[in-house]
Amino acid sequence: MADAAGPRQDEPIPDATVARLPIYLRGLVELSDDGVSTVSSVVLASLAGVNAANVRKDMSYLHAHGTRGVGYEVDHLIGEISLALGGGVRSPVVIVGVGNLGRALSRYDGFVAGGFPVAGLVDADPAVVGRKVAGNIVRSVEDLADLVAETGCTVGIVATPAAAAQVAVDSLVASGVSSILNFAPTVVTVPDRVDLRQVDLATELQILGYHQHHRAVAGRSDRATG
Amino acid sequence: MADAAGPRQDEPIPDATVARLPIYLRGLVELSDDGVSTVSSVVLASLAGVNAANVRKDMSYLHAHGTRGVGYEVDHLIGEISLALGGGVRSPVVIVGVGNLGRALSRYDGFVAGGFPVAGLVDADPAVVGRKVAGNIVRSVEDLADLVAETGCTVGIVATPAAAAQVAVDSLVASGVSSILNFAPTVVTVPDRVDLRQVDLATELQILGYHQHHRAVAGRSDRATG
DNA sequence: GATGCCATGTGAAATGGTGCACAAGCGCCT
DNA sequence: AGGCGCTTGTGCACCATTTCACATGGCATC
Repeated sequence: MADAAGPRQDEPIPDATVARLPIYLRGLVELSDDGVSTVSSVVLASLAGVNAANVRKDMSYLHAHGTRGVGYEVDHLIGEISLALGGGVRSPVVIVGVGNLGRALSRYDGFVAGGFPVAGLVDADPAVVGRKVAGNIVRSVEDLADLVAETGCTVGIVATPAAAAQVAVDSLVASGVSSILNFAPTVVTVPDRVDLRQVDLATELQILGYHQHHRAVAGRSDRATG
Repeated sequence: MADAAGPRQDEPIPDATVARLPIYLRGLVELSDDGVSTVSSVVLASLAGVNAANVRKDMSYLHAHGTRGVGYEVDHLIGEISLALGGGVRSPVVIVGVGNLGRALSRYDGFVAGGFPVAGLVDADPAVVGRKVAGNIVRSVEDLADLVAETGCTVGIVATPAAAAQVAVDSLVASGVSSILNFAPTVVTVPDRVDLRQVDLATELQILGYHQHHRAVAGRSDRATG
């Protein structure tokens, strides 16, 4: 009986798998909306752009078993993945930094749809504090701890300039937030108990730039040697 | 003498290394601004948040040798990394989709600073076409090929809703763009010759959600078993 | 000029992830 | 009831990446 509820989530799921779960989930929800009730690993793989064996292995980590000869039950998979990805709990987020990016993020539908409603916005600039953005009044960064406490936020999004990012992160950590998504183009540090992910827009372009440049150089070299 | 210019870029740099180069570059530029002329792998590693041996191996892929007992020359490293990341060539980008996110991206300083000036914006919505956003007149998505040809864009950014993303990507590919950064929350496909990177904001939060949930479950289980 | 210190550069082991290939199992059709 | 075709679940080998550990070699000091 302790068995029934307990050991499901105990074994950790590999990071690479976790990163794919939201992709699977999107594809599955789409299938469900289309009235599809069953899906094979091959189909789900093509929807997610990965290998079919990879899908099967990922599902085995979730203990989301399918039926041999048939496939996986779509709704069941949706349930299992949702459960793994936070148990369907809606985690409100607070956005620090209401510049261009912060405003865009506060209006981004995908957050709400994904179970992460924006509970509040804060900024350090007094000129911005008090203004209403996407239905939220911007509050002072000094109210951050209060805001987090009031709304029960556990996730913080940092959309400040690079120079302010570490301070923003520290404030979030001090306020009790345990997960942080950092959009500022700088390396920030957090205590071990806090989970940090970095999204770096300029970096992504630079990586693309490398491949472009490298293709060009390789092409030239091909012509030279071939 | 053919040796001097040629074979530097021939051996491919591992993807994991390429992904770190922009991070190193940021740290190095900061050091250079502070008047620091020499840096050890240990210091650079702490700036980038990685292991020092990793830094040294990464630099060896670039043939950016340091001096034993001393470290690496900051300006030299900046030059080598910039060279690897596209040779200092400025690649203008075109943004498809001028919604909340597209507008924010078009105003994002980091792109210009990183050598990726926004050369144009396009949208499918006639209500948006013709409006001026961040100094650019929004043009129709039908003009995309012309715009790419005029400006010599090689990079496209997709900031459309999910439903329009594949069409946007196809248009970019048809227009001759060879690198695409997709912000739409959906899996898109491109020909092999085109390089695609996916940035998925909601997915990032869901990954954070997994870890948060998992920590909570592990904590409960700790109390139960310990 | 020799010696000691220090940081690089790299071989090799450990780690983590991917994909193949195949056995096992389920349902359908005869 | 039996056989067949389809799909899951997984052992295994391969590959990329990380990390350790140490030999190598330059610089400064004496």
